[in-house]
Amino acid sequence: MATIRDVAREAGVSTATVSRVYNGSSLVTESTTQLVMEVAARLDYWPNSAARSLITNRTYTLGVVLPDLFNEFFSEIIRGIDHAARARRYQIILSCFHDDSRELIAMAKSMRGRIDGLIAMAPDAGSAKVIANISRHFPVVLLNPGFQTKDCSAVSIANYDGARALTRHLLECGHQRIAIVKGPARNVDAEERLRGYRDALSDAGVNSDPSMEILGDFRQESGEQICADILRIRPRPDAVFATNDYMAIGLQSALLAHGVRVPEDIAIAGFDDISLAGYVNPSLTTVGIDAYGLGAKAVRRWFSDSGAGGARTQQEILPARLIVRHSCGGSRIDRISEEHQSNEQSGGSS
Amino acid sequence: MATIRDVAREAGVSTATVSRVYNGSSLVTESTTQLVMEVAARLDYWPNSAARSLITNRTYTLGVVLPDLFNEFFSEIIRGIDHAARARRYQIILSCFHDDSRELIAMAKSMRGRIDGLIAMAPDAGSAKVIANISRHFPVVLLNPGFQTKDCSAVSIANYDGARALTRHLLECGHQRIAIVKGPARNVDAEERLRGYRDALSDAGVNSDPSMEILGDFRQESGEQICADILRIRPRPDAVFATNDYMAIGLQSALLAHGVRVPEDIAIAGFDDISLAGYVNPSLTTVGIDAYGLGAKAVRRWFSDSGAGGARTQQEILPARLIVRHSCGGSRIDRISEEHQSNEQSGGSS
DNA sequence: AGCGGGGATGTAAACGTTTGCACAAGGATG
DNA sequence: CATCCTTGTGCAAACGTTTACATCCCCGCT
Repeated sequence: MATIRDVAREAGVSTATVSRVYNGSSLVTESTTQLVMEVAARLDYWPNSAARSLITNRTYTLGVVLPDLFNEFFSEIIRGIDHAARARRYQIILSCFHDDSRELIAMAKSMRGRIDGLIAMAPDAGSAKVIANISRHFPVVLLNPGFQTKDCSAVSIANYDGARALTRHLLECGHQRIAIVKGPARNVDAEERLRGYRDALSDAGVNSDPSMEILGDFRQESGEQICADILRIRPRPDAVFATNDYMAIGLQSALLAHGVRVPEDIAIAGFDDISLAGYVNPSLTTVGIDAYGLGAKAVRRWFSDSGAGGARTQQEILPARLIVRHSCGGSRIDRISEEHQSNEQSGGSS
Repeated sequence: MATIRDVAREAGVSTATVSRVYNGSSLVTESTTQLVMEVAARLDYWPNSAARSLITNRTYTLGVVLPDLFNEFFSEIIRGIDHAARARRYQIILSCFHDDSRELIAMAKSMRGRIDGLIAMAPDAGSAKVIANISRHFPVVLLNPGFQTKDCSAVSIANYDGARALTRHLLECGHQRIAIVKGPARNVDAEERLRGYRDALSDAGVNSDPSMEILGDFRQESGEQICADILRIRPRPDAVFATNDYMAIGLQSALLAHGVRVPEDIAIAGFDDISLAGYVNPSLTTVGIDAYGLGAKAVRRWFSDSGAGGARTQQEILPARLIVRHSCGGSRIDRISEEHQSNEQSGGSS
């Protein structure tokens, strides 16, 4: 592989000149530039970014660390991150982790020297110290942290508000016994959605009932499997809030297969507004969140933080939006958390 | 930020020793190791991977370049790549591109020095020369190339076989006038699926009819919009093969909304077997492909190629599987392309 | 006691860039 | 004509590691 020295020798100039050509320095004569470019093309010279970033201390790369859950929600986040990063000519290096905050810091360490900063979804509140440590090495922006932190900026989805508004909507539709299908334990989104549900119930003077809280894992199979559990509850619930759309759709499908009518016998609501939520039958009442926007905003936040005098401790919340379709009766489309609505371009996920 | 020199000085040893500790050299005394680790922890020393890979010429990172289409198909591919890479302790650096093979080479260039190899989905046949050039710099494995190449290995999905088998199934169900909703122009998967459809028709002695070939873009909105076009065709088709599930579900939903019965009036079939295909109503007959396996296998292929005496020109095809559900009538579940079935672990996507 | 060998550590040269500084040449200025 | 900028280029020192080679020390053998 040709190096900058080969190009320099072949072109009869110094490596400094070649470097200047590649960095668009204005100090190089037109004819020298031409010559260097020509030789570089002939030698098929590709600059080595590792060497470059070793000396400049810039990598033009962002690390991205997400949980190992690949559904449409995550692919949209990544898409948002990728687009926003590309707009600034940054690349992203992606890693997924399972649970552990030890694993998180190992990943951050292994990225040292190859990234300028990190966009991460923290596993749980226990990782706060780890995050603090990492952000001493480079700027970090957290996605949906389940905890308060003064060590870095964060961008969140209004999980709590969304779940609460959705539950309130179910109550307003006249449902009394509302069950919930929770997400995986220790998952921050899952916890916040559960909290919103409970608070909406207690606001309405309804006691939350542990037997109405069923554990799921955010995959549609789990929604399907849970059907039996739902039908076993006595007295039978008249509505179920599945904390994501995949589970809601799995559950709805299983209920219909058991001859239970939706929404007449049992109403179903989901969360996320995945692209197919409007296309199932009955179409799914859910809470729309802007996963693309979440990713994109995190990246923009990172750039603001990294600029001169960046705050580095900004906390933003993206609004969630109640989307009323047919799986609960009703047809109202409503917006919540408008007060948090930003005026930035959302970038337009589907 | 502490460097290896700081640690060495503070511990009263040479940088070589610190380096040896970090690389697990057996030549270091237990007590020295202890000391170095302790100092490193105290100084919060994180080794710089750029410097490391500059001298070792290894990055333990794979580049991944995919089209900018983020649906479940792509997120599964990425998941497969990530898992297989992580199993070898490799990281991935992800980039998406739009169309251009110029963009593809620009990305590959910008990754020089930061990756050991590349997993890429080539934009179109025109990029063959670009691929050849890139693979002179590091090993490349292509996903679903639309062209023959002797410059690198490739792993493909049996798009053609799958589409052909599906079309044959529609014919066997008694459908005569089968329309197709194509994918985006110049998309390799889309082209292969179209080819399979046409060949199945001509095998059956049916002329393919240009007015029955409608352009889509792989998104469910496009399936919905196309509904009107379908209903305008005279005589009306009695089956529609939408070349991915998103479009199929969008179309099905729109047809139902127009009072057209599925499958009685018009049968619908899709492609990909996304996780929700079995949960819509009627459930979708489709072709199952293992996107997770595609990504994982590409990575494993890369590792075989990079080993001593790696072939670097292996071509593999992953089988597609006809999945008969209710959107076309019938209920048979069938496997095709068994002859291509590999005996490797598929890795188990959902 | 002398010698050889091997185990632990240090020295210093790489890896491929960027960039501060020096320098040469030429043109403008006094 | 001497001086001073300006412009283009080269020299060489960094950046933070790894690793071949040298060195030193200690132990066991003859």
